[in-house]
Amino acid sequence: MADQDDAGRAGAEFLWGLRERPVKQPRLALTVDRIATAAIEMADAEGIEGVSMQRVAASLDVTKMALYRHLTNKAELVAVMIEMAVGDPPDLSAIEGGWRPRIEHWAELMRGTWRRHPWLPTATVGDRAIGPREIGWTESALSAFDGTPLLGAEKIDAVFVLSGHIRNSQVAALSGTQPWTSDRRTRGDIGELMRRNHNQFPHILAALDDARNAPADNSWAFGLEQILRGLASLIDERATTKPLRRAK
Amino acid sequence: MADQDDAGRAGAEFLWGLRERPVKQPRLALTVDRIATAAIEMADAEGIEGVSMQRVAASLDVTKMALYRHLTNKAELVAVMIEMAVGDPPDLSAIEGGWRPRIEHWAELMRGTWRRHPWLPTATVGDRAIGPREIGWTESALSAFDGTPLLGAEKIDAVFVLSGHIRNSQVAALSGTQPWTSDRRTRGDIGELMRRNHNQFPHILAALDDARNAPADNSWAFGLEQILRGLASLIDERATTKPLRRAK
DNA sequence: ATCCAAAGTATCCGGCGGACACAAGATAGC
DNA sequence: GCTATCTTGTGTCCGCCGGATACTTTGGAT
Repeated sequence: MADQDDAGRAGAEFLWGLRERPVKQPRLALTVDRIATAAIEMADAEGIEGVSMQRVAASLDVTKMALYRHLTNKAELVAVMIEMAVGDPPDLSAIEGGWRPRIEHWAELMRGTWRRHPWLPTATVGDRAIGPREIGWTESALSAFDGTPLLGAEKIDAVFVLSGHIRNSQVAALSGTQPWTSDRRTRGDIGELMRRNHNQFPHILAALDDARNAPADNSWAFGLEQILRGLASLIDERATTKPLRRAK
Repeated sequence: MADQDDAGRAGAEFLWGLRERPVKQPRLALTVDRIATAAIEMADAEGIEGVSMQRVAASLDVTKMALYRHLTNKAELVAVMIEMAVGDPPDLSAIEGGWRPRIEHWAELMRGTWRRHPWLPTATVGDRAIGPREIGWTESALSAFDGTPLLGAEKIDAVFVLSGHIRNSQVAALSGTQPWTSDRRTRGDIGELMRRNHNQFPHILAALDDARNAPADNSWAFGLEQILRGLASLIDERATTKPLRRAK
């Protein structure tokens, strides 16, 4: 940072043991990748709202305006973060057993990724640029339905509802939304308030009571199961000439 | 606003035609309701990110700090906005025909509300306070499953996946997420980019091609249908002693 | 008429995204 | 080897944000 005006002084200080190593440690170059990596690390740890240009820059020992040499604005940083965080989409072609194991595998992988980066649901709302890897996940999911009798639009809609369930499970996990399905602390608070007005919420309280001994948080698996059941029913209906008794 | 120290002067100015009407137009009192109503109007028109304390205050002809006499902070304003925007939950008890028409009715009402206030998905992420009317919508949905053999936890999870689909449809509608399902403009842009790398996205392009003559945006109805099919299948399975051939 | 609590205002703060002008270091041409 | 240019990072400034604090105004109750 300063190595010219104190060139002479630096030598003296070094000789007299005032400094152990020459100042000029290489200082790796600033790149979009390094910036985004630092920002992702910050977002993973503190949430996306804690990520500001200033703080990212500081974590890289650089002024905030230096970032603008590599990114045109903050939206672009977020877009790059997303693209980097979602990672490369999986190849499902090796998975045997038809569409269901394939899409289940895909869903678990995607859920894992989103859980590793809990800020993704927040960052992916609103109008924004979408990168090729993100699209690649959709491509990957569509491939799971190869060989099914679903129409193109139906495959897309199926992937949509599945992605939505993943996003939504993550939204619920990091928030007070649907708190009774997530953590005990919040559940206690809201539960208390509901119990105080118990006559207003009889069904919720009855359901919670009934659920007391159920597995802690099954909403992810339950929702996934129902969506896949629905798809299975549609696919079967399409596949057989004489349709199954249609689900009422 | 000022009517004591310039009482005499005011009369003179009025007599001499310097002021057309007495200053003291009633100036309706500031209330939480008026504030939230103004903020909702702004959010509906410009999105939640356009809502700032300053702008809300200005639209009420008041300084921003006046709002803090009625609300402790912005999060509270947003919470009140949400509670007001979602409105009173519906009473489904009059709907005949079992759980399915009831929950379908509920879903359409909820979707309508969320469409009228497109900022709701954005405002309802993250840890936050939840009000009684919002909970009331869950209560209402749960009542739709009265008489079904679902367990309490399952009813809650069913409502969760349905709410999620509503939220997610709205997220998609206002954004570039899953753009091929929403508006033509974005679809054109992304479509162009995908076509340029057509070998990377064969399934998407094939599906879009196949979907060219399909109804414009069916993702809401399709997802809802699959979820309900899944639930129907589970309910039937529970209801009959000899289980149906289980969906593969 | 006076006092007082409630409601609204004025001013200030740190942090935000970002525009713009500038400085220093690398690099290329001669 | 010297100089001009181009790249990369810096310093300063702006308007807007949410919010703390101290103030003035105002409408009633006494």
